Amino acid sequence: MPELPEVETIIQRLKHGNQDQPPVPGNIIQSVLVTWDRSIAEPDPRSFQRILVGKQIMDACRRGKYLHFPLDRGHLIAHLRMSGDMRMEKSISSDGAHLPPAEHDRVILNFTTSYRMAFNNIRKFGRMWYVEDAQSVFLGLGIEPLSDQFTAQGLFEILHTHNRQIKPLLMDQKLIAGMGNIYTDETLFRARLHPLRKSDSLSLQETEDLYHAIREVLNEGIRQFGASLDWVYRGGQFQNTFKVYQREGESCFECGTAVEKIIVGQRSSHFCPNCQKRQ
DNA sequence: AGCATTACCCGCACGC
DNA sequence: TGCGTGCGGGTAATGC
Repeated sequence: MPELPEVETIIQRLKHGNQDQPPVPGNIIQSVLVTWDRSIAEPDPRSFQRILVGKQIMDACRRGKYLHFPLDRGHLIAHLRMSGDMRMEKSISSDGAHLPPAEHDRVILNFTTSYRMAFNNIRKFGRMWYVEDAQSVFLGLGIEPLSDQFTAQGLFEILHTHNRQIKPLLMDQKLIAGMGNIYTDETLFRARLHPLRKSDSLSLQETEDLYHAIREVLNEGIRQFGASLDWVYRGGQFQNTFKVYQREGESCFECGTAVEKIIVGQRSSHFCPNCQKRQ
């Protein structure tokens, strides 16, 4: 479940907890289980396991699509890539038995309490880091699109310092951090922009429309707790709000034209050919 | 030369 | 049963 709104949903749940689970911050790591070595990006898996023992998790934050856990020393960082979840859960059953990892759990942090945090990653593309300096992982990441620092003027700068197809540009994490395939398609529909429009061809007015579309779509995604698709269900509802994504051949809600699907930058792209003219 | 774009890769589950 | 597809991103090759 991996674009900005989904990661934000996961982080909020981990940070604040709920009726079923306590917050993650405050917990101290007692032991670490790694069931798929390549899930550990840095350092090597054995060092990762050893170094984390005794570390206390101080907070749970998001940066782009990364989950960021500042520790009392150093930082634990995770990226889910194409699938997965981070769960806080009981590690011991009511009869005192230690619970085995769930299917596709790649890394498990056992806390000194009876809880654990599990990095679940079906497709094994996700990665975790332990680093002294979080910037070593986040270096080069683009601006947070929901931050006050992100402005329409700033977006205009980004668009006009490149001559690229608008869709891959919006998904470039080095420029804007957090947009993925779904939210970009939905954003471009709201802004009435064709995914192949060249970035530096956008007028100031089009840029402002795009700016507001980005913020509205991401905020709506967060409000709906993300989107749930196929077997990667997470309880989000944004999929019910899709205007174009996965609606190929269906009628545009605005004009009735059939939604089209094309490949842009190796990714499927859905748009209304009438509402989003290439010009 | 320096961008932008395309190709390929990485595990797995699912639908047709 | 087999094949195409995919809420991502890194690297390498190719194109302009």
